[in-house]
Amino acid sequence: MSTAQEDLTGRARLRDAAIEGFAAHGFDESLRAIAARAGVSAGLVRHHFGSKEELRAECDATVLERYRIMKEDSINVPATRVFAQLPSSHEGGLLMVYILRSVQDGSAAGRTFIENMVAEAAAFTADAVARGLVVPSRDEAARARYMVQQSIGSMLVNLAMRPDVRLDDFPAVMEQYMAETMLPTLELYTEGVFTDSSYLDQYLSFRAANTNPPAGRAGEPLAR
Amino acid sequence: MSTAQEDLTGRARLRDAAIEGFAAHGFDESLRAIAARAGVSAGLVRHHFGSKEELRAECDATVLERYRIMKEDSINVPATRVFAQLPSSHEGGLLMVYILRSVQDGSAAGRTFIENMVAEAAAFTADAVARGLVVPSRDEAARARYMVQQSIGSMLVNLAMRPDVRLDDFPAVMEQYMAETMLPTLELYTEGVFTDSSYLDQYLSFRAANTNPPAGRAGEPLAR
DNA sequence: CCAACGACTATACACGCGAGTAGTCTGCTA
DNA sequence: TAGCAGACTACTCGCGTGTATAGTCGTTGG
Repeated sequence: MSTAQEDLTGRARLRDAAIEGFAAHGFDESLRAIAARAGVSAGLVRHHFGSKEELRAECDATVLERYRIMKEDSINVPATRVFAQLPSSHEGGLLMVYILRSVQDGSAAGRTFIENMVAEAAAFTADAVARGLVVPSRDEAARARYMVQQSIGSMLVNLAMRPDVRLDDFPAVMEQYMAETMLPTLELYTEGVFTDSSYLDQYLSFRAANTNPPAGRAGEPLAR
Repeated sequence: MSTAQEDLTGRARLRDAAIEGFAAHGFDESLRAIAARAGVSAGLVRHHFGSKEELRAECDATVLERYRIMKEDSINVPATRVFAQLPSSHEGGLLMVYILRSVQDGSAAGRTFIENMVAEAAAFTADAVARGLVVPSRDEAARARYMVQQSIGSMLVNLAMRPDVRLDDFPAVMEQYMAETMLPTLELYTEGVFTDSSYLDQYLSFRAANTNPPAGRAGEPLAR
């Protein structure tokens, strides 16, 4: 958003074109391709940003900020479920893919995003546990991290397995993904997969036996 | 393995070096870096394989075959849990990372591997359900695919978030990952996260109402 | 013994990349 | 109206890449 005046300039168009290009084809997208998408010369990137790295840094910051805004706009949506709402719009889908690319790429922006998600998930889960909607965990922090990794990772694999990402119909792709995974997700979250707790009990007793000071209490998390 | 005689040749060393290089630094690893790792000249790649693409194809086939062998060697291990056993050895960890890189890269090998895993998970789950160890799902195929995507995706995110992959101590990294995720996994699989089935019930009734011919039966999977 | 073959190296080529330079055009301001 | 600052382009450079060619060395079979 920011000033509408600024958004007409080549700088903003270049930035947006870079976000689209990075999301569509990954961060190996060349400056020339980005410039062509923006309808300007490649040298303009240097003029405005200095280097590809700084261009990307601005894209990262922009996407993270827009994600934050979009998240705040749709308040009271579970952190783990934000992704179910996000890609409904073209803008949301674009942010979504960009973020997934960042995680796939292993960049700092990806790490930042994951950490944000983990913090959100932890806060939301704590509230849900307090309200009696979610069962408590023996290690809430580990569960929040684990569930974020699974959610993001699942979408990432699904994205990576598609030969080409059509940014246009990404909402449709996302909708299909949701249709495929909603039932297994709800089943797993509601009913689990094991019929009894023998596996969990085994692990808990094993872990209790191997804790450095076997102080008896089993609910203590392992060292991180 | 194969013939020990063949494994002494530069071709095999080149292939193994490529597998290591691809696993450690991704498939952008240059031919010169691979050749240096193998202790040979870069031109030898062309002499033996013709092109980088064909070298990678042979790496893919080799890794998939070695994975298959390693899997058959450790029989009666749950398909979804194979990964808990795999990276205990250096060889297993190497295969593991290579496969994750393939998925991350979106290559055909990655797709093949995912499909293999899905088929294995489906077969294993069917058996476990029949033996009363695992609760049945309303869509077994969707659950198998979902759980594989989650398991692989979770490890992929974990891998991507690490700045550098030290192949040497990958078993240690993997062990740490397991230590972090084992408890949340078992908790989720045993106890779920929701305290009641209202979310699932809502979705089921919603889906039943929106099925093309509302034939009453709710357990039918959606169109894939 | 020697000729032929295959493993292997050194060097070169063409290409695409990010980055750098010089210069043009445009719009605002004094 | 003069001039100046900034947006923008065309062109160039060095580098690393995959690929291609020519040639060397050791081994092996007739």
